Amino acid sequence: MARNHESSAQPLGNVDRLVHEPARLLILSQLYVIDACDFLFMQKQTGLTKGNLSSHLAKLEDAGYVEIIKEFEGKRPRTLLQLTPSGREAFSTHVASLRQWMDGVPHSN
Amino acid sequence: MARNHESSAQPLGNVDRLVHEPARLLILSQLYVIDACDFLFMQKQTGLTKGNLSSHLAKLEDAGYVEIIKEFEGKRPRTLLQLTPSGREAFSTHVASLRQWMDGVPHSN
DNA sequence: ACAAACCAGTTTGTATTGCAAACCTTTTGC
DNA sequence: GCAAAAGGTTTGCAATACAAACTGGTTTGT
Repeated sequence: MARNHESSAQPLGNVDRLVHEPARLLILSQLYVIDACDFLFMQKQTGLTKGNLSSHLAKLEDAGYVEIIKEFEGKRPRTLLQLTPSGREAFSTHVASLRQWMDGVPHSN
Repeated sequence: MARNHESSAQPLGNVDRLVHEPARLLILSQLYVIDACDFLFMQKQTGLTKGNLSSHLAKLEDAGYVEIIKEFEGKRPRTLLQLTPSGREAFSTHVASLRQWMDGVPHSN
């Protein structure tokens, strides 16, 4: 066991940090609804810089959460992004546990 | 401007990373409800190691989000943790924007 | 009375990140 | 033909997050 006390098994203790990162939450939530888009569209939606977006995508790809499809649109390269089933599940699981956690947090309105 | 495209002003783009970190979300959410407790109780609740908890608390203290009160319980030292008004607000704001963001994410049940 | 074990944390070291600036390759404007 | 732009990727660095090692004191065992 990695912890030296018994924890009360908070849902947040086990979050997938790969998904939890705000930039990636943004990316995944876009793909979750639109299912596929290209690099530039994603950049506009998220407001990330190219470099930043590029490396987050690489991470998501390594994790098997998004598929990065490179094709040519006429003569210019184009990068298509698509959520994999595994990515869809990871995101949905994450959101579900966030929701669940938040149900335990009292509202302030 | 830091971004090179106009973003669609996603609520998640501006999250307070200090609050967003899972370990700290755990800590803050505990304090949000119970308002004050000691170090060991917090360790049990969160399941964090001492070192880890200690440094997260230091960060929260630096940010002015929690107050760390050291006192003696008889002969042994004791560390009391308490949410500051500013911490209460930061947490509640964060949760509110999470909630808002999640309202845009379709359910999967 | 002395040492070993324990308690309540803090500091340190390391490995991983998140980020933007610099870079690369192709393409378009003139 | 050549400069600027499009569409990304790689690099460099500052900021984490984490557990192991440490600190300063207290209690227990003998």
